[in-house]
Amino acid sequence: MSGDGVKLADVAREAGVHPSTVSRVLSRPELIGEPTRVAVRAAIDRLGYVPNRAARQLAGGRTGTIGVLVPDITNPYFARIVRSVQRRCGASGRTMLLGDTDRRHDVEQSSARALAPSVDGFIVCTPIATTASWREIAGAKPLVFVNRRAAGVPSVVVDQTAIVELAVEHLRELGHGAIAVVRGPNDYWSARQRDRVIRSLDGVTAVGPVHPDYEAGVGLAAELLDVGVTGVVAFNDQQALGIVAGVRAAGGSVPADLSVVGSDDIDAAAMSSPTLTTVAAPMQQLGETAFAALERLLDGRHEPASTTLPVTLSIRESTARPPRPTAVKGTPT
Amino acid sequence: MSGDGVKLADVAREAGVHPSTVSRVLSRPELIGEPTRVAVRAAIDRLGYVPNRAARQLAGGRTGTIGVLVPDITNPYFARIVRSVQRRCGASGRTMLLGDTDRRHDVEQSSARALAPSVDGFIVCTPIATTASWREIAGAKPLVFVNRRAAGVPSVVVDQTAIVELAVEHLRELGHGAIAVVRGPNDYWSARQRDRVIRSLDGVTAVGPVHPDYEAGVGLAAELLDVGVTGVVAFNDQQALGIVAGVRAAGGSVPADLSVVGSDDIDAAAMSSPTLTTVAAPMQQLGETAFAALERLLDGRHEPASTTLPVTLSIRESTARPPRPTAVKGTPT
DNA sequence: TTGAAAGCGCTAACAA
DNA sequence: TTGTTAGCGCTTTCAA
Repeated sequence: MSGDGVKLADVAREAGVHPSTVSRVLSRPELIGEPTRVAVRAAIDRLGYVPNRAARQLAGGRTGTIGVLVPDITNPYFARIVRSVQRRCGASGRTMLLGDTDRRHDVEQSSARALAPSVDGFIVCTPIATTASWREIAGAKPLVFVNRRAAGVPSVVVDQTAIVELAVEHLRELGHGAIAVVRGPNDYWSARQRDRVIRSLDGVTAVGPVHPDYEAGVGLAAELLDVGVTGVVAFNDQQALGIVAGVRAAGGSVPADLSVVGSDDIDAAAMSSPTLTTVAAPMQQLGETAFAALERLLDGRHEPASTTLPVTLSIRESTARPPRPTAVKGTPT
Repeated sequence: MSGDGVKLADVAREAGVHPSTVSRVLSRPELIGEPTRVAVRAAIDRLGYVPNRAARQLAGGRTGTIGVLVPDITNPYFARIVRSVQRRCGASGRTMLLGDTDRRHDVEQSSARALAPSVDGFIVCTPIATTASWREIAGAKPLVFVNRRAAGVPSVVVDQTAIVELAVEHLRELGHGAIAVVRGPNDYWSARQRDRVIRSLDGVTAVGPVHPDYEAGVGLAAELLDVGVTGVVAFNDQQALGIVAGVRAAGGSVPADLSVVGSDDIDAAAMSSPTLTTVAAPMQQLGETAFAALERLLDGRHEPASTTLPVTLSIRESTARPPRPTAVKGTPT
């Protein structure tokens, strides 16, 4: 009933067995005889017993908790990842400890260090590519990177190449010849990946690096209009939304004067006006895959696998045919 | 240096003192002599010692952790609150345990129960007003409600009366006569508060209850246009954004045909087009105040205070003068 | 001001 | 299949 002060010993007494039997019913039920197991479970329910994590951790070495590090939980991208990890945790009886580093990349490592003794492993979502001492930071704890690769560390990333290619291809199919792709901050792993793709594409202008947020997007609009491109691929949706607003502020219109493609597909992309064409990243899957990888690591199955998740183009209103057939800078359509 | 396997006993040995002395340097430094304290601190730094939470909790009874329950971390409103709580936790050396109930209000209580043994207290952010067994749920743990009042439980809420009044007043000043206010779900504490205000206002049409999300807002637009109101106060920003989209889908325009006022001021409000006039809720302050209240409770200063936080009107583009002087309510335009 | 000793609630060998 | 016996790393009386 009451449920709180109830401890394992109380359950044992209630069920008329030894405490260790109760413990086993909880952790290795297959070792316990049917009748005992049932009796113990009944006692647990009757008393509303909830195991004490601290005691469990101290005795067993495992915390039953995983740490998730994000730069900013108010960023919908990370919120979605966190939510999916949390769901998985709930389903597997684990607890999630959230470490929001408040965009201060310099505290990421100390934050991880502080969390380390309380978790079995980490899922690290941080765009910055300083892999340096991460291994050491996490202590000897298993670690999975999200959206960032590093030698010897399992990771789950979104296919950055496909993001750029899908977006550019979409614009080309609409007839755009003068296309700009916005580069992200130099220290982002994802930005570096995209840079490589951008360079490999003909007739595409790289602009930036520009910070991946709304304000930066607004500021970028004028330049884009000046440069004379008719289509642009933003680094993410927030930035894309900013570009749209900036174009409007400059007296232009999207997609009439400029087609804009975002990246990620956050909720706001479908809620904006015009709705935003964007390359959707599988954020939920990102979290789930990272969780699965970490769990595998925790189970001792050491396979530092790296997964790349595919993206899909979500065509909405922010892209259309260019105003008039554009002479391409270089190659005409 | 290494930092992880290091335990209190190691520090004691390094410093040449008894383990309990080290413990005291950490928890009640004022009881320890200057030189010893300095020596112990040095040893701690040298070894990179980080206390083991589990052991600390088991021995001391306190977890150093607070639980924060939210319905959905991807909702920017809650994300902002969580972030501010997390910041405070970091500043005071505590850890935050996030419980995302995934909008399943029926699991809130079991979720709290599961978390209870791992936390010193709770901050509960959940709009639903079933206060019933919450006290019992949290065990004997201190508890602070956010945006919901209940007898005997400290709470921090946003001034719901002011939200409606500010919004309606703003529309009136613009010259609107036919104003609708959207009601929220019946089981939301905030919705009930607003209902009281709505009833107290003359010439205001209550519509709904309507779910506070984008889709519901979209669906509401047609009805609003039919009813012939020229201004509407949505239950929150997501819903307001939906109304704007719905009006547009119906061939109308905001604010030309309908002025829309949101509530909360989430990021998307400033990023939409038109930008959204909204009554801004102090989400960060909400988190900080709740944290402060909980901390007071944890320190034994039992003062079940309830705080009401003020709101401010943020005027943007989604509101304007009505198309033409409107005859009030009942009379179509 | 510091040391000694007794647990906190649980898990995990090891027996039986 | 179940009981016994030690601790896990720390805090906290109680002494000194």
